Amino acid sequence: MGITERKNRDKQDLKQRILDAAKLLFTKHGYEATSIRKIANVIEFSPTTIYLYYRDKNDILYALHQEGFKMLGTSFIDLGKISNPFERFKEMGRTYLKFALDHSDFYELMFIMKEPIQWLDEDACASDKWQEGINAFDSLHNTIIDCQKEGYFKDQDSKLFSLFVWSTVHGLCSLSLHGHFEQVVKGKKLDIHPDKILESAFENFLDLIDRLK
Amino acid sequence: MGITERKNRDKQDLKQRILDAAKLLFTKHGYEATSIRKIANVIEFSPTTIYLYYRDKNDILYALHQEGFKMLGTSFIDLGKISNPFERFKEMGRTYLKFALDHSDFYELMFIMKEPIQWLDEDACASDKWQEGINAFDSLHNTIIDCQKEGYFKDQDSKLFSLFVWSTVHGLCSLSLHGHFEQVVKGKKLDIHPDKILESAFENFLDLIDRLK
DNA sequence: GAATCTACTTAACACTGTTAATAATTCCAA
DNA sequence: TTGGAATTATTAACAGTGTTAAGTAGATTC
Repeated sequence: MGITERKNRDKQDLKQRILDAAKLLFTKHGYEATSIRKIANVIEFSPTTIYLYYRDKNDILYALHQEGFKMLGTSFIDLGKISNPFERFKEMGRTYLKFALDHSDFYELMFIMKEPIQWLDEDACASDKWQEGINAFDSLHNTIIDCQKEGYFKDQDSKLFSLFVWSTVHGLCSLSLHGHFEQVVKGKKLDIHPDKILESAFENFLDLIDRLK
Repeated sequence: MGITERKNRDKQDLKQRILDAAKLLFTKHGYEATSIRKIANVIEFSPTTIYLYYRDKNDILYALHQEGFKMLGTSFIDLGKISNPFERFKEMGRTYLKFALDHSDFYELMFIMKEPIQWLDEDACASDKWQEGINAFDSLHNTIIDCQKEGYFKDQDSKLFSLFVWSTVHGLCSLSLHGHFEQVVKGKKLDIHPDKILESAFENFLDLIDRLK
């Protein structure tokens, strides 16, 4: 009964501690291990206490999903150093890819799963609930506009082109993470190591885009 | 107590009836409504009976996922009539898109969700468990090879190019189905109706690919 | 000191997938 | 025809899930 022991410790920042516990379970044991009761167990509180700080399980998942966007955002910071816009564009793609592979659970939460943002639709003021996602998209969009200033894909509508690039890279990540590439390539005698398919397909995509200059 | 009434009816093809019930619930009320107990309720059998015909819930989902590939396969049949390979290629994409929109729950099961094929990895002879998916990919791959014979994207590796095309179209479908396009486009004053974003982005993609001739 | 308010807990509801044990039925050989 | 085995379906239960209602200590305020 760790409850009495816990009471001797500080009781502040409980909302943050709940989120930390959720993040711990989530990163360590994946989505299915992250239940309200298990989170409660980690922070040594009753499960119902969590409902005093988060309205839903979805609310927690949404907070985690924001954490994910923070992580992606920080890994985007260094891209500002790259002055050549097309080089920045390419490196942005590689960064996105690396994030998806390194933090696949978060990627799942942010871009693949339906859960954490489906109830936002019901919400009246849900327009800015995916603001982090929109910001990430803007980073891409702005980079593409910069590329166009230097003559790249200049006959393209920048927004539709951004959607296209995002779709391709997301499709690559999503299909790869769920093992579909492995399945498809198996027995096809593709002379690429299974782990390198994603990378090869992406670099092939960059080559292809390069030709649109 | 419908059990005694049911006993007077034929008891054959129970495995199929389970699948039909699952399909009914799945198409009518979505994924979360498709529980073992609800399926059992529909066919008027005890929940545990289902385990005599399917080892898992995943096993049922996998069967449903195969049904989905059957549906996709039949909607691909008419494509054979199109002799021009590049026209066939484009129409194949539109068919894929339409399938994703018209049967979004099935699309989810076949290409987005992790569930129905994750345990296949553990299986020793899991190599051909996603055969339907591989077949679909082959249709694309063959069409692309035909296109190359006519001079389209001839400097491309056909397999990597197929992966690229699939990724793009899947990315478009996946992001669109989960409402991410809507989110991103909202407030960006894109002069396209929200429902038409997917279509526009796809046609834009086709135009772009056309230029690789 | 009594009332109120806050933070938290216990108990419970209605589900979920799944398994063990049991009953009913069918089949097949002696 | 009868008895045992095998098949088929059932009930009961386990361990888990998200979530809510009701109750209880402890601090705060009047």
